[in-house]
Amino acid sequence: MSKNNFLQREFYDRPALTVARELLGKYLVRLEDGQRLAGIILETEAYCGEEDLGCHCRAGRTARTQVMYGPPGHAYVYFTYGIHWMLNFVVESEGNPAAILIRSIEPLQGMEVISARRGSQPMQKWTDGPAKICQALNIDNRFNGVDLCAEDGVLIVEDAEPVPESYVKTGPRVGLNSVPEPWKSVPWRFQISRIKH
DNA sequence: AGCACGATTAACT
DNA sequence: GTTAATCGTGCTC
Repeated sequence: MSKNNFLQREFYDRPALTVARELLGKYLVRLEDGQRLAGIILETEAYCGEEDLGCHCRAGRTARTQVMYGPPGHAYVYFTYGIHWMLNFVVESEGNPAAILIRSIEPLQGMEVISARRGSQPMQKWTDGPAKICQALNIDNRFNGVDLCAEDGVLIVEDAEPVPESYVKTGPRVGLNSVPEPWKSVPWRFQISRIKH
């Protein structure tokens, strides 16, 4: 897990569903004041372009969505419900807006810091939701547009062994209550199930 | 300038 | 299962 095997721009410059699937099992790493906070990515969701009525890009290019129209391998961080931040990765080629929401990680490093921020909850619930990840890793609007592929980046994803297909579960994306079909139900959510087959 | 609502969470009953 | 918390964003007037 050294800094020379973190995912490069080519990884993100691919179809959103491919990237969402392959991000499973990789290490999300947040460098905060020289301290490493890291966890295994367990769950992702793909949001794919202006045609996807579940994606913020359905509104076209706006102040909020412009980072998704930029080059891949950057963070898209937005605010919702008046309280919560959400971490996404911009994917696909420039001008082709799409993003991957990071929904759940299993914390590995920086447990003291994460505990200080999430310790009021049982450990299992420290980073098992998109807003919880941002709370645990201290991610907010300052990270919108941050380059995930910079040499001295503060937010990177490190490579890891591919997760076998039999460990991966797919399903509809969460929370799209007023989104019309088929977008509401397309199986663009990916997660590592802990059950072997 | 005003308004309705959301890619959620935690604390309720 | 239900609901309050809380404000940026995009849309309408």
